[in-house]
Amino acid sequence: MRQPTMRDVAKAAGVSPATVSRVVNDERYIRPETRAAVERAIAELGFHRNEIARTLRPGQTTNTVALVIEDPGNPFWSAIIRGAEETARRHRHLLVVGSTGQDYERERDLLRDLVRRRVDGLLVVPTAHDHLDLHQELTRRAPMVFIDRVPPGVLADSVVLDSFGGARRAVEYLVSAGYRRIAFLGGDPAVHTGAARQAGYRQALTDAGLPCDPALISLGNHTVADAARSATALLTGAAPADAVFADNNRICVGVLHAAAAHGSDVGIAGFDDVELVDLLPRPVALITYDAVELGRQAAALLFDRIGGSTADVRRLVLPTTLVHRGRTP
Amino acid sequence: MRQPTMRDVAKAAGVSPATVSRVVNDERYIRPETRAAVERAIAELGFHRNEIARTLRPGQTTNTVALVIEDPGNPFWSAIIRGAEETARRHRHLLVVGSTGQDYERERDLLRDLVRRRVDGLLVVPTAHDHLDLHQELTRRAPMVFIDRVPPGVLADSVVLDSFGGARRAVEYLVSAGYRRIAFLGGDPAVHTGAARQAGYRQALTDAGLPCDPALISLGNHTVADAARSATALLTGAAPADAVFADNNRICVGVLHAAAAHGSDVGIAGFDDVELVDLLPRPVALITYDAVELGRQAAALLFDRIGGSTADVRRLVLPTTLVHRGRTP
DNA sequence: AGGTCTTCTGAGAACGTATACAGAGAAGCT
DNA sequence: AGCTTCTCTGTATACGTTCTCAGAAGACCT
Repeated sequence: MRQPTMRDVAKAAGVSPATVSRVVNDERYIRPETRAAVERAIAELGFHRNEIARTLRPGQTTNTVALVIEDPGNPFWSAIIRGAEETARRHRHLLVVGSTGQDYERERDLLRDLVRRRVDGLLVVPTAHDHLDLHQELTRRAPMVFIDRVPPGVLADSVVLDSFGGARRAVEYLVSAGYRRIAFLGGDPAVHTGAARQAGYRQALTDAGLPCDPALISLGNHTVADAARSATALLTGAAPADAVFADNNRICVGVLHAAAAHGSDVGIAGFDDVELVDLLPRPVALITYDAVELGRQAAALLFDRIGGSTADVRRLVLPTTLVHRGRTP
Repeated sequence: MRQPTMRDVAKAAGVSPATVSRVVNDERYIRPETRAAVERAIAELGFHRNEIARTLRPGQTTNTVALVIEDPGNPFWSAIIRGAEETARRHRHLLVVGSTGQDYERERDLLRDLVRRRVDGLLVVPTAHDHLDLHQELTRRAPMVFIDRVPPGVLADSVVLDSFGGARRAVEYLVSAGYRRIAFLGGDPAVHTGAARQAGYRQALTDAGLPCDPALISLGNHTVADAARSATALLTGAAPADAVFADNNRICVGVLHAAAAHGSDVGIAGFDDVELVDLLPRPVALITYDAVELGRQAAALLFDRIGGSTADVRRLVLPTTLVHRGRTP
């Protein structure tokens, strides 16, 4: 099952390997008959040039960039895949996608593997950890751009959302709508965006002169089911919440399920857009943004570095918008 | 910005490149002090073995598989990415993701590029075209498994959904619920699944003794907006439809929007699951299945071939389930 | 006729790694 | 002492490609 090489083609066409290379690369100075003979041999053997071997030559690149995310199945991350893939394609690069599942060891092994495979650059959604040296060491070997979260102390470009501002605005809205006991449903507390959104939540409450009741804060909700359970608990306790702010799209869906079962008039706001929320028979406030653009921008920064840019470290913050989805029943 | 090589490490440690290779590969017969010296040099230089060069050695593989899909942003395809990536990771392979955007030229260029890069195998959602030789020629170079659609005449494994049966069951349900003028909203008519689902739709109508009114069939709806427009037209014409079967998740969302604006009691069924449909204030029948499993199964077949299996061509058909989502208001 | 320029092709050396082979030293045996 | 075996390391080559160099043959000039 060995693949034919230029040597094989050369033998079949009765020329030297160098001539085959010249034909494949469409160089000048080749006799038309020679070219025809080589092309015939290529077609007959089904030859495809080995790009691996080609990459080995000095100064060559792999024309590959990698995207390391948490879970390619979640619509938030898949939108980023789409933006990154689109931009990579426009730069004639392929995209490798790897997932971390929020596990540091997986992230570390994946990044090392990608560097060893000599990808031209890395788009990384870092997991929550305190290994300060991992990214710092690897970014010496390949340019790296962080998406959505920025590990502290690493000198690399990044594109993030305005988590603090978005969360603050959402909670401000809930306050203005008359809600007073607003709960915060979050995911992994070690993830930076979660912390920033919680800070925005607190800021809005403080600004409104409302207390921050720790009993109204639930963290560690990783799945839709987790969030639904936590939301049910918050809405049915002794001192129940009258509104909920959801940290992300998974949690928001869980909250919506819980609220539908619960039935009462609970205020709901959430970070991330969620499809079909606009057709639900209840109002929902969402903090939205262009997730595909997030992937595009990150890839654009990366290709700028791959192209040799030595500009100062850039930190893009994409704006968010508060939208009112859903209908009053 | 040249990366350090084994030669550099060897020079720094005062040994030969062969010894460095032996340390990196953790072979026997190395003096502890030699090993320590080499490892120190590796750490100092930040050396990472070049896997590209390693792959060049005879008998080596790239440990990479590719997934070629239509659009990584659509939840259907992103679920497949997830299943494929998961399986690839379990086999210690990386996953390259490329998109075709339903364009034959892009598919062709992408597949050729991937073969040239010597991926170990290809998971392909083929675009609709009649170039019978493309896949046939490339699968000689790398094992290929088709997902969701099977190009006619190609000898390769495939995993598809029971499109005919699923569509038939959905329409049978609409008939049993009392609907008589059931529309079919489809996407690209050249895509095989669309044809199969339309066939299932027709079969159900015929079995029920209902006519197949061509005016109730709308094709070429590629986006949510397309589908919403077409659905509105079908529901508000002179001889309006009283129910709609949606070919896929994008179209179903469009239909739901149109129906919400329209307001009346229109029956809705669709292929693919859609998140939050269960919370909508109207009943919706959906043909569901495990999309992640689709990606997993396809990857499993591929790795079986990569492992050397020469079994007959396999054609897996994943079952679908009719579920009743949404609530009667 | 002699020179330069252009066109065409082949030989051979890299790129970074793995490995077959060889050889050296030490240890263990008779 | 002489032999084998084990441990450790270096030399050299190959993987498939590109590219430099060199050379041959013809065209075009003076």
